[in-house]
Amino acid sequence: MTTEPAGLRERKKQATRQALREAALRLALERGPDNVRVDDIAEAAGVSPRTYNNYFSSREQAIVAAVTAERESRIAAAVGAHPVGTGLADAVVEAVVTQYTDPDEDARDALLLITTRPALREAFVDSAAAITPPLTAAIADRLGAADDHTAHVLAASVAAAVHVALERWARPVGASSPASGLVVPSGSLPDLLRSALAPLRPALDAAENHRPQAPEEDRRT
Amino acid sequence: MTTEPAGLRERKKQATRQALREAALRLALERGPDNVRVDDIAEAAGVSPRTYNNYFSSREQAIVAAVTAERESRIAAAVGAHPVGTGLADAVVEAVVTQYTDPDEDARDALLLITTRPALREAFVDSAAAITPPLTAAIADRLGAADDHTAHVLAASVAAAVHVALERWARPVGASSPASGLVVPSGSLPDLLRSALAPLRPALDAAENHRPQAPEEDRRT
DNA sequence: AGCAAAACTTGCGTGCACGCAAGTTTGCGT
DNA sequence: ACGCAAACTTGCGTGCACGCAAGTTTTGCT
Repeated sequence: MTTEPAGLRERKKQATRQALREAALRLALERGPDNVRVDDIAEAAGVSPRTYNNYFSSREQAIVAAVTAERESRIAAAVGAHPVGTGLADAVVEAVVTQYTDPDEDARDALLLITTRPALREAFVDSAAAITPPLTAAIADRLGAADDHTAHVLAASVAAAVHVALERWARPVGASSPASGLVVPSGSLPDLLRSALAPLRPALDAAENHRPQAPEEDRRT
Repeated sequence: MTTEPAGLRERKKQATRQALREAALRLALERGPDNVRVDDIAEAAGVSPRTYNNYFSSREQAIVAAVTAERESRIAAAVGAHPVGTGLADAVVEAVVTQYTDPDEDARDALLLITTRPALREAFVDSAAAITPPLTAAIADRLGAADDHTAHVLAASVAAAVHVALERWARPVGASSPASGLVVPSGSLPDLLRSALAPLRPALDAAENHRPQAPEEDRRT
């Protein structure tokens, strides 16, 4: 199912998409993001500017996609491939942390560039939402496909937690709250991810142990 | 703290914001959303078009804001005002459901309009993210302000769950998943919200009880 | 094979978001 | 009371997102 034969059409689309995001990143690195016009990206990828916009709805999205492109599916795969003995919570946390722990050297300067420019930062942080669909599938698979709804909510919550972690990580941290000096000055990304996901563990555990029946359980008014 | 004296400046800003969103909604209802130019909204609110864009970053946002404007703060307030005997989970769920259960008659046709147009639907659904900041404060308050991080993650997760619920509610429901015919055909919004929030209850409970069971992880920065 | 529908690309036009650099208003310290 | 600094508004210019309606390629059906 993950390896569909894929029609010719679909493969062309993926090729175009990849060409676009790679061109976007390459040009952004070469010239600086502000000196890259959409037309340049389109030209470099060999399509019309209009077509570019059929694939990405903003320049930032294309650049960021070069870095985040395959994380979504990798996370889902990692959750699915996790030893069955371990809990769902561990599977999810490890999958996320692993996939966000960048083994990729090329991504270094790209991430530096991204975290520098506000517009790119935002696009990068927002890209966390893209893990929701594949993660929904992976979680639903583990819970027994009956409960799609719960899986969706959990996946979206995980994405939200990742969003929070990325936000904290990519921020110079505005000093607008002088209340307590005990704010963590943004540690390493893996640590931030773990601590952001920690509060969701009980929800993941509960979903796993509780999975027998009715989706809408107790309603106390 | 909720009733700041508020400087003159701040009040003017809020007035302008309100004028803009009300103008946007009124014009959209009168003429249909496609026949409303940004310039029209700005003119109706008595500001320049450029200023309009200092308040809202898209036309859809302004229209939707007329409906969603105060929900954020009301939800936070409702969580804070909840009887201390009840659990955090109940407080949050009830606050959300109550505030999304629309007692407002005026909003009826507005919501009809919004759910009709795809662009507006998306803006409406995305507006759920706006509850995160005030909800973070409210939850942090209940948890004892020490753990801001946890509160933030929980609030973001709640927002994500609301997002899922709104999505399901506002969708004609694409028939792209022919798997099981047992998908709920989108019930009433309160029911959708309750069932979307249900999976998060364990997480909220655990956070409240200070020491969750045994999340084997012991992060200490 | 051959053809018709469906999917994708492309050019064009329109309205828009947003950076920038004045000009104007509010707030605050002395 | 005065004036300076910070915040906000506004006009302008630029690049862009996206609807629309051809034109082109892929696919599925007979």
